[in-house]
Amino acid sequence: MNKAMNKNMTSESGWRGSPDLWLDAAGEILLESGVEAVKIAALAKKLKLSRTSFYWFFQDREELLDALVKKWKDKNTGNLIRQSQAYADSLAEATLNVFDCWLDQSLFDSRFEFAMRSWALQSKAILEEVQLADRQRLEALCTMFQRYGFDETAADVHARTIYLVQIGYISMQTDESLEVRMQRIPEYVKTFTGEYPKRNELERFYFKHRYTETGAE
Amino acid sequence: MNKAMNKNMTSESGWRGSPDLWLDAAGEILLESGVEAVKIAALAKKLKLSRTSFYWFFQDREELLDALVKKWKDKNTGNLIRQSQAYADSLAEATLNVFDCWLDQSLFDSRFEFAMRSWALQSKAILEEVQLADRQRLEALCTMFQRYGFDETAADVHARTIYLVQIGYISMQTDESLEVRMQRIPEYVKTFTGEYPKRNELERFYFKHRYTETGAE
DNA sequence: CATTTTCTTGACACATCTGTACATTCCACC
DNA sequence: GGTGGAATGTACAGATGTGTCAAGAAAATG
Repeated sequence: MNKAMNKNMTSESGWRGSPDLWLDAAGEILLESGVEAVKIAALAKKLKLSRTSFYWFFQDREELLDALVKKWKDKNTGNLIRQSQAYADSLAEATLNVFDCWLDQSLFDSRFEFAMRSWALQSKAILEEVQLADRQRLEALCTMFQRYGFDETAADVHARTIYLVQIGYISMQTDESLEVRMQRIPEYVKTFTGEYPKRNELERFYFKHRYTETGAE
Repeated sequence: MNKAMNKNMTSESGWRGSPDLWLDAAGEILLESGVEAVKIAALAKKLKLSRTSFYWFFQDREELLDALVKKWKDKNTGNLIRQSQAYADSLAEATLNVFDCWLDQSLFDSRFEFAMRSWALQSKAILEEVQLADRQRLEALCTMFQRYGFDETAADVHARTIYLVQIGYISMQTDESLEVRMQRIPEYVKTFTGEYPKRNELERFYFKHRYTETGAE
């Protein structure tokens, strides 16, 4: 009965609470500690609100979790596919476009990604969502390689390598500095595509991610 | 007070229950559904024993979980390091030795691995265990590449690639046929090491994993 | 076969989380 | 400044989980 509402209420609209407030809090907890930790009491504490207040905005916990899944799909899968289709002069540049995702939190959230995969262990429905996402992303990457002359099987192996290494990184939950990651970039591009990025491509990439080379020329 | 015991009791010793019985059941549930699902009631149901009977063998749930972690360390990290040190005539063969882990459940349990990584999201202590394992394994792989003439940085990148692709696969929870996986093997060896495996090396590998080529010669 | 040791069980105490009912407060508007 | 609905809070009911206890059953032992 209290479902429909003008959802123009962000954090600071009419009053204290709002659906987005709860959703954001839920997101944070999910990333930090997994689905099981997304408990309404915990969110309330975080927001300094009463626990039951939650139920004004959401039917139940389920509805909140659904919203979380949608958020993940829109962001991670959406942007990864978009980046794989971005304009590029060369395969190396196309690969760097994909790498944007791994370096820009606003394009692809690694922790969110990992949290979803962990969640998939507990829920068949989520597992299916994740596997669907994997298929869609791999297909987009495969298409990208094919655009640069790879035959289907070669494109498939290369798509897998580039994607799996990243998923592996995510799964390792390493927290490396921009410095360290940037230094490995050219080598990875070479490994994944067979060619090193050109100087100007690399510089464009560095600039985009606000990285300035320190050591060697 | 009832702690010390002659641990010569396997599944079928004197009576119905035993530490290993509970531990194995816990393992299964962990792989299927994650730590949160490792509930004593669930195990009891699986074993058709009373829930409280558990407490005769284990102090509490904590002690059971600790045993689970030990099991994982011994198996996965232990064998991976062992395989990276196994005898090999060439880098390609050494790489195939490592691949043994990915194909032989008794050497390396992928689902266990994934379950641990998911668990790490919820527990700082487990996260540290997993990251320690990652360091140890990467170091072993790095040493392997160095044994075949790679300098330190090159060895590091190659070790990472071989390891991360596998962790990525695990994280994707794909369930591919032996057929499909075997067909990709030579290509992956080439990608990871720069050289294709020799014919005899490949055949030794195929035989070891009970795979007989079907299609091409 | 009686006793001891090993294991099993049901009843209980206690904690935590979810969701509902209902009273209350806060703001917008007239 | 009173009224109504949006938002919050308190109290409660129910489900589920952990762990303790003491009574008892099943092997092992002499």
